[in-house]
Amino acid sequence: MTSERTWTIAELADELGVTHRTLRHYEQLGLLSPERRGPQRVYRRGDRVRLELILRGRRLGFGLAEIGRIIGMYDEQPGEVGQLRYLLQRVAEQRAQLQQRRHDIDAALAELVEVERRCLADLRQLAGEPAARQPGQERDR
Amino acid sequence: MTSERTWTIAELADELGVTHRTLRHYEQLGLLSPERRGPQRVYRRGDRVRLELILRGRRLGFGLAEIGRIIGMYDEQPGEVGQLRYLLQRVAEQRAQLQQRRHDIDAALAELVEVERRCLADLRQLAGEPAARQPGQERDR
DNA sequence: TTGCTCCTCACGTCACGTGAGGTGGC
DNA sequence: TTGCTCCTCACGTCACGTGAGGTGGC
Repeated sequence: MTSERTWTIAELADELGVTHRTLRHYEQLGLLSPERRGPQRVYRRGDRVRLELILRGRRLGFGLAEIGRIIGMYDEQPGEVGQLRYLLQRVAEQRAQLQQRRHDIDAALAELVEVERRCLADLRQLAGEPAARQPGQERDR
Repeated sequence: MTSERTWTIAELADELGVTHRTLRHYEQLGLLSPERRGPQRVYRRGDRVRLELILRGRRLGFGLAEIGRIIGMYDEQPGEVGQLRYLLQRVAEQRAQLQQRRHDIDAALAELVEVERRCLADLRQLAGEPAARQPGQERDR
């Protein structure tokens, strides 16, 4: 028998670019349940696959509770119609949300550029008129 | 003398699309300090202007602490070189962050579309082969 | 008396970050 | 004995949301 590859918490965290605390947090939420060797956690290949799924869901913008539901359904009914429809539904919603956020960010970026432009104009004016600041002089924002 | 326009907390919150709690929260952080008529808050034109500045900073993605610093500097030294340079610096940083988030969202959207595509393909296959799910049959994710 | 608006705590949310204090094996 | 990695609480963060329980004026 080839003995299966295992990971310590530090190894798995490092390889997937997260912290120890993140792995313990996911375990507290019931998303992971590694074995123990005494008090030490031992992660197996299955745990790693689950973690990769979790991190993928996170990248896609899902909350951890939703990720738990999706993975849970997959554990029970892999590839079943109900599970696929559920996932499809969430994916569509998530897509709409991300597109909304994209629009918000675009609007903010445009406004930031405008603020930057006005700031630079003000600075140039101050450089041109070093004694321009006088009491009683009103400035617009 | 024309008596100045004032707002109750509900009026101001409604007009600017936030909740009462938001106004009280900003007050706790020292971002707003409306007068009181007894225990009641009374907002004046200056408070409204401040609130609009705060909400604008929020739309641009700044944290409330940063917003407090910027508004505070503006109160002390409106249009002064140091203040303008500071603002310009933060704006540049914020712009970089928002662009990064935009890229992350774009990547997530692309991945979501891919997940959706595979889901639909799986569903179509299940519809074509209604008896396809059999024990022992392995499926990839 | 009933509604309405206002008030002040103060805990909850979300996904962890960040010590504090202790243990086991080289 | 000194380091290193691991462990378990448990409070902190951020921007509010959400009751709970009480007050004042029509």
